Amino acid sequence: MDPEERRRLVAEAVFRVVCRHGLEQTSLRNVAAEAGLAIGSVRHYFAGHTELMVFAMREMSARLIARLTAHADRLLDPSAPLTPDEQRETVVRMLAEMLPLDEERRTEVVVWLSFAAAARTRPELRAHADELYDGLLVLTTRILEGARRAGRLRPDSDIAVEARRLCALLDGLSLESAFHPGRLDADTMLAVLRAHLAALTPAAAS
Amino acid sequence: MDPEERRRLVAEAVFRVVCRHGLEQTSLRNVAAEAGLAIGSVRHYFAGHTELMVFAMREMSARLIARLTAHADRLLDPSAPLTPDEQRETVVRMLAEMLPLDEERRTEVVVWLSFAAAARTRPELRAHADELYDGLLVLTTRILEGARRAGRLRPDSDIAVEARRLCALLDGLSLESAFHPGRLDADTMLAVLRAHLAALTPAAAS
DNA sequence: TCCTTTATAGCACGGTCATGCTATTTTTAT
DNA sequence: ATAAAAATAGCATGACCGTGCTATAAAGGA
Repeated sequence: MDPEERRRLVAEAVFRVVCRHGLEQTSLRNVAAEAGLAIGSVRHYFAGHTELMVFAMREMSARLIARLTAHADRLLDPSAPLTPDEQRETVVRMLAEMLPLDEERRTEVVVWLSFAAAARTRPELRAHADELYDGLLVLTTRILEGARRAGRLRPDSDIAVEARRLCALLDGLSLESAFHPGRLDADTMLAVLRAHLAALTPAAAS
Repeated sequence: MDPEERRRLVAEAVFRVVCRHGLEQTSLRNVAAEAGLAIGSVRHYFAGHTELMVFAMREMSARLIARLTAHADRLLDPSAPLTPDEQRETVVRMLAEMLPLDEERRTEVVVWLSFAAAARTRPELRAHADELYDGLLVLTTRILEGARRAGRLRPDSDIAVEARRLCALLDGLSLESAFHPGRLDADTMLAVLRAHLAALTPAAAS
C-alpha cells in the first residue's frame, strides 16, 4: 500500500480517537488499536508521537483549507461572474463550511479545536494553528472587500474590524457547538450567520 | 489555617499550572510542587485528582460569575437608573469583563477554555461547563431585552438570535486571544465589541 | 501532661506511556 | 529462486501518574 495512503489512514484513526476520547487519550497505543494495527506498525510510518500529531494536524488543516479555497475560487473567479443573489448564497455556503453543521464537520471542528488548544503549550504545533487562523482572517477580509466593491457593505464599515468580528463569530459558533454539544443546532447557527451578514449590508439593499 | 482557604490556594496553583503548561500536565504532583506542598498534603484536602479538578473548575466558574453579576446588578438596578450614556458604557464594561483584556483575565479565559474543552469528554465537568454557557446566554438576553425596552435596539432584531450572536462573538474573541496569543490585542477586541454593539442600535441613535 | 484530632509528608503498587531495539512476515526486484 | 527492502509485530526500559496506605509533626482540649 502507498505509504502516504497508510499515513492518512492512521491520521483518520487519530481524528476518531480525538473526537471520541480527547487529545490526552490519543496515545500511540490507542491510535494503533483504533486503526487496527500494532503499535510497531504505526511507528514504522511515524517516528514518534510528536510526528504523528503534527502530521494529523497538518492533514486536518489541509482538509479545511481545501474546502474553503474551493468555495473562495468559485466566488472570486472573474471569468464566471455571479449574480448578486448567487454571490450572497455562495458567501453563506462558504462561511457555513466552517461551521459544524453536520456530524462530519462537527468532528472536524472538535478535532481542530483540540489541536489548536494543544498548540498553546506545544511549540511544534503552534505554527499550524496560527496558519489557519491567519488564512481565515485573510479570507474574510477578501470577502468583505469584494462586498464593498459591489456596494453590498455599509459604507461606514471598517473592514479590518469587520473581518475580526466575522472571524470571531465563526470561531465562537464553532466553539460552542464543539464544547456544548446539543445546545446549538444547525438551524440556529445558520440563522445567526445570516443575521450577521444581513446586518453588514446597507439597509437599502436588504 | 482555614481548610477552605487552603483549598483555594491549591486551586490557584492549579490555575497557574494549567495556564503555563496545559491541563494535561496538571497532575497532583505538579500542582503540589507549584503550591509548595507535598503531594500528600494536597491529598489531605482533596480526595483525588478528579475532586481537585472539579473544585478548581467550580472556583473559576464562581469567580467569573461573580464579576458578571456585579456588573449586571449595577446595570439592572431599578433604584439607581442610569442615563443612556451610562447604560451604554456599563454594558461595554460588563461584556468586556468576559474578554481577556489584561493578563489576569487572559489567564482566566485560558483556564476556563481548558476546562470547557476537557468537559467535552469528562462527564463530571460537563455540568459546570454548561452552567456558565447558559448563564452567559441568559445575561446577554436580558441585556438585549433591556436595550429593546429603551428603544436602543433595531426594531427588526430577533432577540434570541442576537443573544446567540453576541455570545458567539464574545466566545470567539476569547478563543482567539487564548489560542493565538499576541495576534489579538486589547484595543482590537474592544473595537470589535464596540462595533458590534453600535451595529445593534438603530441608525437614528448612533 | 496526655490524648485526640488535624496537618504534612512520603512510600509502594499497578497502570499507561513513548521509545529504543529486535524479530518475523510480506513484498519487490533481480 | 533469491536477495534486498519494506511492513508488521512486539519486547524491555524508564518515566510519570493516581491512589491506598503509613509515618511523622503540629495543634488543641481534657
